[in-house]
Amino acid sequence: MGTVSNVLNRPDQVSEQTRARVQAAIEILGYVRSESARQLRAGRSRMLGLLVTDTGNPFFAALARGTEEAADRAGLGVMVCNSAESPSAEQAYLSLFAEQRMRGVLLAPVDSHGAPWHVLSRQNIPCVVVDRAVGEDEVCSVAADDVLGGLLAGRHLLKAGHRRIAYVGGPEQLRQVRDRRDGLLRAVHEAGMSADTVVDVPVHRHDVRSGRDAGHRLIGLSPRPSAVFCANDLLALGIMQTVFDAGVRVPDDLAVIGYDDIEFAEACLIPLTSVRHPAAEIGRLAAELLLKELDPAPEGHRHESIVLQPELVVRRSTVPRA
Amino acid sequence: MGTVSNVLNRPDQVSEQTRARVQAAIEILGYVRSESARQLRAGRSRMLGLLVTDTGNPFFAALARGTEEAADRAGLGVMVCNSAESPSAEQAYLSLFAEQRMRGVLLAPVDSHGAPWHVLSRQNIPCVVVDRAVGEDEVCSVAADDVLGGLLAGRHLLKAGHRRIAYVGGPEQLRQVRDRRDGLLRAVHEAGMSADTVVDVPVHRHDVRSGRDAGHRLIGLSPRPSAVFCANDLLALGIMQTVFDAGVRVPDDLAVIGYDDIEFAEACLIPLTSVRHPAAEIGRLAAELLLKELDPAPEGHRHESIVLQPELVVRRSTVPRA
DNA sequence: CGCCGTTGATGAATCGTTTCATAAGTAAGA
DNA sequence: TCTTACTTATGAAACGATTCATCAACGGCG
Repeated sequence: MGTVSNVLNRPDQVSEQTRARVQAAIEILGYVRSESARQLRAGRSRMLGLLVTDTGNPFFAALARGTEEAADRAGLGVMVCNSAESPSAEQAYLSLFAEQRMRGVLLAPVDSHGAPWHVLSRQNIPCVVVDRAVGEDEVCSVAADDVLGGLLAGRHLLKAGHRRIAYVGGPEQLRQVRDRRDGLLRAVHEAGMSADTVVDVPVHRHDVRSGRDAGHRLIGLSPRPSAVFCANDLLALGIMQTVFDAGVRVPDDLAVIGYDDIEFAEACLIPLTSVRHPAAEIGRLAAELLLKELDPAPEGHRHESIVLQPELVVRRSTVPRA
Repeated sequence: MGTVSNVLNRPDQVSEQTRARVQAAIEILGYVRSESARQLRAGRSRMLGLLVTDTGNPFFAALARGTEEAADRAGLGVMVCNSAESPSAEQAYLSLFAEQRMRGVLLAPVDSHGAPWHVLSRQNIPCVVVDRAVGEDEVCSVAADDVLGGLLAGRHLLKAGHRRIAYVGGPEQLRQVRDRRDGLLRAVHEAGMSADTVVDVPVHRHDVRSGRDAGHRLIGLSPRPSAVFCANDLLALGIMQTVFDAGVRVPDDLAVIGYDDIEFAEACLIPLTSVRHPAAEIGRLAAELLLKELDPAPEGHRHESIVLQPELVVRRSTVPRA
């Protein structure tokens, strides 16, 4: 009935008496309006989709919080999904988002190949890429300068006198992983050293378990690097557990530096030097970019790429006691 | 068109030729079916709601993973929301779930008062309470035996000779917080000691920040307890950071024991003794209970309460070096 | 007394999918 | 050849909220 709809959505357009009568009926019947019917009528939902590669990573948890706050302010809900670094899961979730006619999507892509958001553009669902820089041609993005982050980490280690540095990071395709490594290499060149100062220790995933695995391989290297730079903090934590068990002292025998500066970096075995990556802010800015794209003109929108600056946070894991 | 629906949902009931024709049309038009229309027709969605008190807590992240796996196996999606320990946010999200006609809801209640799931029962949305024991009268639940957990922690500390033990935990209303404390008290009684062996250090939230705050108060106590039992690991991490900065040695000056055994307990400053709380299994079992309640008979379902056993994991934070 | 403007209530149409009853077409058996 | 059984395709109705055009009621004013 049209009047009920008015009571709920435009209470001022309806007389005091009718409103009271309708409200009473709603109470008695325990009526709860159906969001699917509203959505069907409206043609789009009141939700944003957020697809990250690892919900277990505190970095993404913080990013999600930033997104949720911004979305909440706009009266939108957020649905957080986990692609678990699997491209097929990523496609499945993006299709899900398309079927749900999400108002917009925030995506941390699994790899840098292709344009996984194409499923969304068919439905005119705007997409903002988070935590990965991409060109401005197709989508907006919010990321941090990963080359700079790698550079900061590299300079820090080189200044401390390290001459053989391991880099622990995931598959080459990930722009992020490449960029951090590139930053490290740039620092090496700055210092006038050769590129083989850097030893790669590849991993497939970016969690603590993979870190432990990498730790074992790292210990076996000969000559063993005196420092290790990890593509994220979880890897660093895993490495520290392993090398600690093997009797390798951090930072004396091995300096360790992580990336992201998650909450637990400060509390860990040896407080971890890390590159602070502003997670919540990335989430918040990305949501705001998305809202801006939604808001006024469907057309006449120019895609933006925001790049934030990372910051080195020095702790015990790279600084021997005086 | 009915035929299209058949092609998508019952491809075997339609001739090879028509199917190909329809599929081709779908490709060309870039058709994506509307989930809201499906839901409207079906009267219910294909989603489970999961409402936790802190998405930043790795314990709940693990619980969510368990839930997602089980739900995925049943072809259902999961929407994870964060009540942030706020009763009003909890009600808001439960109303949202009701409006979305969620297939079922998993709820970690903010406190033990009332029955927040009543909003759901009006819509016949089944609810399973996770990580909090409740009576079997109204809903199913999956929890761990928190009294036993507290007892294990208490025995461990008392056996090590501690005679003054701080308990750091949130508001009294939380059954969980009470139970863990009760377990501790039971251990104290077992040992033939008086109840004032236990000193309460109350906190409002269960995160690292509150832990740091509690740490400051703990240091100020006189006489200072020689051991502290925390209602969760995040509190313990916060406390360890604070007391470490203040020059208090763990475990020599202060033994610390946490609860949940999150991934980071093992990797932290001083590896943390904790009570293992099977997060992923709670999430999985709860989802399975929910699916069972959904499956066959809307009526004739008897609510179940599953209680899992916690397990003490001893690490350095309570064991001085030999 | 009649006309007009305003305010508030009503009901039909719509969104896109599924379901169900019916129709059309085909093959087999009497 | 006609009926029967069976397969496959078609079209209408329904889900529930919203929107919009229409309508009724009422007060003011000429």
